[in-house]
Amino acid sequence: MQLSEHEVLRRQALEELINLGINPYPADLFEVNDNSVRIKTDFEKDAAHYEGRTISLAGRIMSRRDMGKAAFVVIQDSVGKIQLYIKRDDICPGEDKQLYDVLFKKLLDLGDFIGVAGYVFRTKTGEISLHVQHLKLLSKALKPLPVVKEKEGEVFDAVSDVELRYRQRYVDLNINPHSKEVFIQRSKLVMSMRNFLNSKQYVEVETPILQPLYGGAAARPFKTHHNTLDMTLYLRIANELYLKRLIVGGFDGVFEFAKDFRNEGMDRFHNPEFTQMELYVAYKDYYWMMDLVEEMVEKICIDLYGKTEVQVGEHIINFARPWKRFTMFEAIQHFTGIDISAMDEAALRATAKELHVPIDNTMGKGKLIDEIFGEKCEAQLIQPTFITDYPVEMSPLAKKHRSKDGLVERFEAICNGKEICNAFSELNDPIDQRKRFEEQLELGKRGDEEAMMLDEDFLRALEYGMPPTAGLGMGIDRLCMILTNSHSIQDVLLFPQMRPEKTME
RNA sequence: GAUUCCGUAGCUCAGCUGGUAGAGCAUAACACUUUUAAUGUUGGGGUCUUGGGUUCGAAUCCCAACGGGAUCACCA
Repeated sequence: MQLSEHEVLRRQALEELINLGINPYPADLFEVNDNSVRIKTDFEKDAAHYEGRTISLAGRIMSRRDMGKAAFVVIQDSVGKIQLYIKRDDICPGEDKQLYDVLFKKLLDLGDFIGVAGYVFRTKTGEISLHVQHLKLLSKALKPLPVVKEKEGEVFDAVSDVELRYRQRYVDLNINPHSKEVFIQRSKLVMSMRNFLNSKQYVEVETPILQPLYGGAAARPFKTHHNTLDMTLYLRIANELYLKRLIVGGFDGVFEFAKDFRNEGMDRFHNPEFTQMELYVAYKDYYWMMDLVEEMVEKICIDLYGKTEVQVGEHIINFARPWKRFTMFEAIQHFTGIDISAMDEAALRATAKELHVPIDNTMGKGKLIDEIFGEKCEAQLIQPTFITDYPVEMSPLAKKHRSKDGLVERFEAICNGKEICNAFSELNDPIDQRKRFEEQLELGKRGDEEAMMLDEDFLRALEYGMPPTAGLGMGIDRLCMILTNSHSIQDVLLFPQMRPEKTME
């Protein structure tokens, strides 16, 4: 591998360090007793508190301004940056000035980790800084980080190459504070949701990722093989059928933050592996679940931002309860002016054509309705909105509507023109469920690659009896995109799927 | 999978209708003991993603491959 000029120089520095008896990767612990952000806020509030105290910090050198026998260095720790003032005669009080003249001036580079100890003070220009009295190299960096400069909030030479940001996330996180912030928010989002569900006494569980039959959603799976059992296994596309088995088993409420895998196209809303939170609660229905979703998402938003509104692109989205609720028919009527609720297949087909909705002859009644909704309504729903009562054909795991023929008790929450969750009153009639699976098998035979498989064990479980249950699947990545105003799913995934890099030899 | 745009130094970018590569930062050397996009002086650094083609001559024009973005299709 061809080394760049920078890399050659850093390797030379590494050797010189070793020759000087300085371990560039020391094993002994460097004790840290504060961090960059806390120092700045605390010193601002109460400078006297820092009187006579020795503070030790560790971090990465991000910039340096060398001025002969003194220098200003900015280091970055996990929470932020702070300036150090390093004076030669302070870190080298005796005759031997090697630590400053050689180690600091010649052998330390941007990106190296150092540990420092000293006292906090304010410089002439007012910046709270650490006056360094002890300096130690903690880890040498052999590759240079891109240098991003900043003045009065304006950022210069920010890395704009998204490919580098996604492939080398470790670099991105170091040089792009916003990027790191997104992942901290994601962590808070998950924590907030988990706390909410825990507070309701639901049980967090783990179910198989490797499944002999994939089910619970309409999607193409990843297929793999188990050698010892000599059998085909699939990476789960959903965990729905396993969680419902647990409801059969007597849990009142179970949930799982699940990585699911779908072998389909990739774009700014889709990654082959993604995260869903699925929740099933016994003795509840989809109306109840709508209330819970509103309550949960509103709470998450407040936990993250202290308010219910977030800026998403050009819109301000408000998650305050209650959210708007439309049946699918009402939504279509609202956005097209056409009432399709009583239409038969032929009339629907004619309406779709009239509305310039692309359709084909294989589409049945349910699919036609779904297409019209998808084309004419979904993108226009910016504020969080529940769409309810879907055609039965699209929802083989949902319970038939208590009063509306041909529909199921299902809702999706749409926000910023995209689905963020999907829920239903779960189908718990084993006879009906078998029929629905059989219809799926028919679709599969006709070439629908996303048709569901018939899961005999799941049916057996239902035959033992499942209480009435409300179920929910919530796209964590999608929700995170909205709550962090991220344009692409890749911005909320630490390591989004990428094609292999050319060669790295 | 389709359409379209992009690929020049470690990073951010110039490079016109083809004439043999440029800046800022970073880096190296020297100076500077309160600077902050530090500063001053002087250097080094590029198979212009890869492979073909057109041409006397290609970073530039054409074709293909690879990688990335956007839009569309499938989907969450």
